[in-house]
Amino acid sequence: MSMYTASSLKSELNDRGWRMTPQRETILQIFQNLPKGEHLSAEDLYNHLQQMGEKISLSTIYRTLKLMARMGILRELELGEDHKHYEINQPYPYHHHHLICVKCNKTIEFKSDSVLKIGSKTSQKEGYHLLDCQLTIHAVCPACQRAISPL
Amino acid sequence: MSMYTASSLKSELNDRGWRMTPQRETILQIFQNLPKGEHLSAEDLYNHLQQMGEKISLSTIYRTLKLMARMGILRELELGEDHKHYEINQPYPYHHHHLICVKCNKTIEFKSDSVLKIGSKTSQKEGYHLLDCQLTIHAVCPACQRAISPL
DNA sequence: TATTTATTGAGAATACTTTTTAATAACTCC
DNA sequence: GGAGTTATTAAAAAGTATTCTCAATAAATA
Ligand SMILES: [Mn+2]
Ligand SMILES: [Mn+2]
Ligand SMILES: [Zn+2]
Ligand SMILES: [Zn+2]
Repeated sequence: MSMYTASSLKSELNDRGWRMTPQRETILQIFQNLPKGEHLSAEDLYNHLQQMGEKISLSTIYRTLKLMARMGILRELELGEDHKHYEINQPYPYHHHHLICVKCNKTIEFKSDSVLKIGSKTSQKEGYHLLDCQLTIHAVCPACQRAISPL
Repeated sequence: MSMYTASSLKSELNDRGWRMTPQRETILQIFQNLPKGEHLSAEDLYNHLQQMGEKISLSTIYRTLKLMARMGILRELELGEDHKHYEINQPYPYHHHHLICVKCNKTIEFKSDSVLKIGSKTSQKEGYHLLDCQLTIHAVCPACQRAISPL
């Protein structure tokens, strides 16, 4: 749960016998510069890259997202849509959680030190090495409460 | 976040112009009787039903799982596999959270009153109607920390 | 620089989930 | 209780996100 740079990522990859590539560096940069509150799907990232003139294949994007999520660099989020979203996994005090409307998927971010503490305490107690902890609140937003619901 | 019975489910469905069916009642019962710590995928549920001699189609299962999740009766869980898992959404003090190994998907359940409080406080503050809150901790279990990792 | 092999890109394949359709059956209102 | 309305079901087809395959490329290492 610390900050990554291109070179620290390279070190960690090389230590495990893996390789740093321009594709991985580019993807890391995009997430590092992503505005607060934005979350990218694989397809979003693909489009984002195309607009920048970068050509990275969808296969590579999927592979890289999964790799970085398992390394703890990215967080994999379920925001109620039919695909995963990703964002950079920031340490305290930028670490945050999500409140999601199950009907319209509107998402609000919020912080909580105590959740972070519970996460590290719990993983420590079980001997797990912590990568990320996310509190996801499923609820119905004010607008959807008023709407006559088709589901 | 309260306990459902077949008749309370029927009432809530009818209030919205929907219908109670034997399929929905059967599926509710299965989740109510599921052993602590067990989570079912759509396919798991389908097989479970077949063994009971019940014939409910996969489409109906998918529809019912989504319906009950949106109603707050079931929790939809991402346990690291390529499909969703479901369990009954129990109120305090049975409500719990999950610690997941990102490498082998081993899952441990744990309780936390304070997370529950944060969940209700946060949703209330934003005017959201709370359905469920889940703290998901992504980590590496002791066994996988020792293993030479292919990823 | 040469060697090794992890990684990439393109497309094919897979797997999960949703949609479509006609038939059925729950609910409502007499 | 019975008739009418329409939500729900089963089965199959379709859709879509994600993974896999494989030959070509290029990072790491010495
Ligand atoms: Mn976020
Ligand atoms: Mn559970
Ligand atoms: Zn909403
Ligand atoms: Zn593990």
